[in-house]
Amino acid sequence: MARAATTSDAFNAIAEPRRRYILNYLAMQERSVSEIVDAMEMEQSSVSKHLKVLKDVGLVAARREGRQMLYKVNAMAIRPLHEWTSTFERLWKHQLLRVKERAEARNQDKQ
Amino acid sequence: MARAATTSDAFNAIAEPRRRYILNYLAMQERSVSEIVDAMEMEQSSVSKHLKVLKDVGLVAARREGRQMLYKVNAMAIRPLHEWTSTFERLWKHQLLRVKERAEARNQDKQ
DNA sequence: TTGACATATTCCTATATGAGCATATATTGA
DNA sequence: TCAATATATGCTCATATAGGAATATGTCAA
Repeated sequence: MARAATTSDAFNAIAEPRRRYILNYLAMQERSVSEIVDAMEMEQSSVSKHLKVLKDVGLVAARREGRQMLYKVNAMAIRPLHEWTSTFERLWKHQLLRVKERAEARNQDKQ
Repeated sequence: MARAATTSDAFNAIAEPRRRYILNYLAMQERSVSEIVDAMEMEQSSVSKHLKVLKDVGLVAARREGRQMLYKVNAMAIRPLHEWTSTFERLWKHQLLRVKERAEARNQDKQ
């Protein structure tokens, strides 16, 4: 079996750095395709394809305005990713705490 | 150009559902490969390969104990993912607020 | 209706899987 | 040293890209 489709879920969709870049760019405000093309240094066809992937998994929404298509982030679709990573938050905080404790112990030794 | 390597970064590594499953399983405690194989319904070779990917991007750490290899999550490597998703938190909170406001407006109309 | 602009889609190619199976490597105990 | 246990790696195949170029589709203005 090959790798899962990029459109299978948000996790796959954001695996591509350029798609994360697009999402970051759209986080500021709604943008047309050509604005995105200008912001990234990419072919228009590539940008459109990435936008399609993002749209298929619900990470962006689009609306037509005249000849342009305006895309914006659908932040709600990012929530599941945030929640999944949050389940590990307790672990890295614990890890950071231990790092800090060791540092303090070293300082104690010096005195 | 083909898709980025799964080992290119944590984002690509966690795109695979089975690897997220492994991380979830390891979040509870350190486990041997055979324990993971039993927990997931997968071939041992597949599990070892997924573990290699996770290890290459630093998402897990391994140590040998006799004939076994014990794997554990390196939660710190998940932090960048958490932080990236956090940049959109403001947006979805705003979105949720608007949903709530509309619901309240509808209730007002009924009265 | 027609030309121009803005996007989307198709075609082609090189590449990277992920699964299963077979085999190699590492470690322990007799 | 040798057999058994625990993992890792190599090989093959089917599949899914991601980018570039060319082309199709959609929309507006005259």
